[in-house]
Amino acid sequence: MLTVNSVHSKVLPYRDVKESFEVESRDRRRAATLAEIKAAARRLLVSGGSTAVGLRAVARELGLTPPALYRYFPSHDALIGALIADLYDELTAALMQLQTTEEVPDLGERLYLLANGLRNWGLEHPAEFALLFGTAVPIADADDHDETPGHQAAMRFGAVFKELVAQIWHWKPFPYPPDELLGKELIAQLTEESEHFQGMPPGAIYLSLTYWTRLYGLICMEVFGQLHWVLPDAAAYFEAQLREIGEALGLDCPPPDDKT
Amino acid sequence: MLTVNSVHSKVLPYRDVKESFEVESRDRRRAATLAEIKAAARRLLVSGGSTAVGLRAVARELGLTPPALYRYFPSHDALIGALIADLYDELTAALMQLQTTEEVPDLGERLYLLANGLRNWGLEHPAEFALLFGTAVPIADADDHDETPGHQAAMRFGAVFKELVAQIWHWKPFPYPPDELLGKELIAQLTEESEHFQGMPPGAIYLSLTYWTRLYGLICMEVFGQLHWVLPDAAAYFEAQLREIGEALGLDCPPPDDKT
DNA sequence: GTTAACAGTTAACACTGTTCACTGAAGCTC
DNA sequence: GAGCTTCAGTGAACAGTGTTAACTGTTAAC
Repeated sequence: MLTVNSVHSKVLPYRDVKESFEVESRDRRRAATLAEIKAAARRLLVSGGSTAVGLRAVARELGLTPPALYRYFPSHDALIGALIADLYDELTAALMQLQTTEEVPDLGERLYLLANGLRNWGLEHPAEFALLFGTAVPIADADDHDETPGHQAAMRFGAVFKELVAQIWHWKPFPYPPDELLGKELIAQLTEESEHFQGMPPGAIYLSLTYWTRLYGLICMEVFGQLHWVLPDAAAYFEAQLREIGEALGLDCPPPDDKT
Repeated sequence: MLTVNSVHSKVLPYRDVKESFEVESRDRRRAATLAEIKAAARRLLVSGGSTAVGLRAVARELGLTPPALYRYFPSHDALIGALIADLYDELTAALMQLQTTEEVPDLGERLYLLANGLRNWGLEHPAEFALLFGTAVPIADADDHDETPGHQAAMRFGAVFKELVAQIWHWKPFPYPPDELLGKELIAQLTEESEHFQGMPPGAIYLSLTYWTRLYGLICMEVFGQLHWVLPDAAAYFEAQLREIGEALGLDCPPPDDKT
């Protein structure tokens, strides 16, 4: 792989030619190969789907023998676990950057950017998207809290939407359905979550949840091709849906472009 | 496996003890083992998830050697393909039976039963549900139309909802959003699908699609546990959502039970 | 300068899907 | 009923997988 990274080479009273070039501290070298491993794993993921990113395949990709990878990951599962965490963080960073680079003070427009950002990321990286959001393991080990790095990264990702919606609420409280329409049972459950939603009332949390649920389902169906049989290009449908759920949050959404 | 099925044993002038018992025509025996294979496959699916249903594991389950299964399926993929098709058909049958057994003339109530039926099936059979609806292969072989039995069974399944919604429309046409709200682009696409939706106008198709999209996303999220972190029990939320999208279709939904 | 830690290799194990040559019995035809 | 064909099923093998153990050197530390 020959990654001669002489940037951090310390200035030594040179002894021979070889050392003067590639002097890298051990843990720096370790971090480098660790990154290479994950890069190779991702390369395999995008080219051949999640099944293609195997331990041996990754090792082959960087000219190593399979057991060598066990110096970096305790198992194959741990490797893709780390890959998942990385992808979540990348997605989260991309979405947060989307909010800051384009200086839009209007929070509604920000949510619009966020939703479209997630959709675009999914469409541009279907293999990665499938790894993150496809079949989120219906394993029934509810006792040990999912404290895997992947799960934590997923929570950080979810927080992006959650916080923006809470901001919108505190900025311009939107009307929400009356309690008797949701039912006591649901109201009780949502009230319990109020502290995690920055003190929003249950009805408002319900609408936030609806936004997320619809957005999520919509994007999953489009990326996974389950919308294909009726809509070859779901862009316009997505736009309409986004407008619909945006208006439910009291955001004034612009009418369709019709740029045909 | 010793499945001595003497039901169909023809009455013969018996020759010896053995023959008088298990006389089964060859293709009848073949059909029997084929069913046993799929039964074993399903058993493995529910107990260990989709990864557990391997060729060798299935063979082991019924005391056969792995190559024997190749007399019944050309490959491992074909086996789970057949399993998928069977599960789709089972789900479809269960939903259709749900509509006929309970004699409900009201079409809106039928849709309610259907939606709840799908949800319950998913919650009761999470492994099967994951196999059918989780990560629907983002493979990009768009040229060869998916004519696999699994895909065809999926279409039959989808038709159940599609036809009922069309029935509802022709029974009591519901108000739909005006064209300028959806945009020319989307209207054009939906108009194209009108013939597949029994002549419904694009706006009505849009609402039908919205119903399906929301229902699908909702159930997937709940079954796959992605709703767990905010709602331990999503039943009340599902009920509220169902009421919401039911009203969008002009159906008068009953208020929440509040049976606490 | 000796010792310990560590990256990496080789060999092997148990497992997977798949193929090929083969056996034995069931079914069909003359 | 004899002879031939069909076909379910076996045994052995191949290429592939994740994983472990014992073993090399090289690198860092006391």
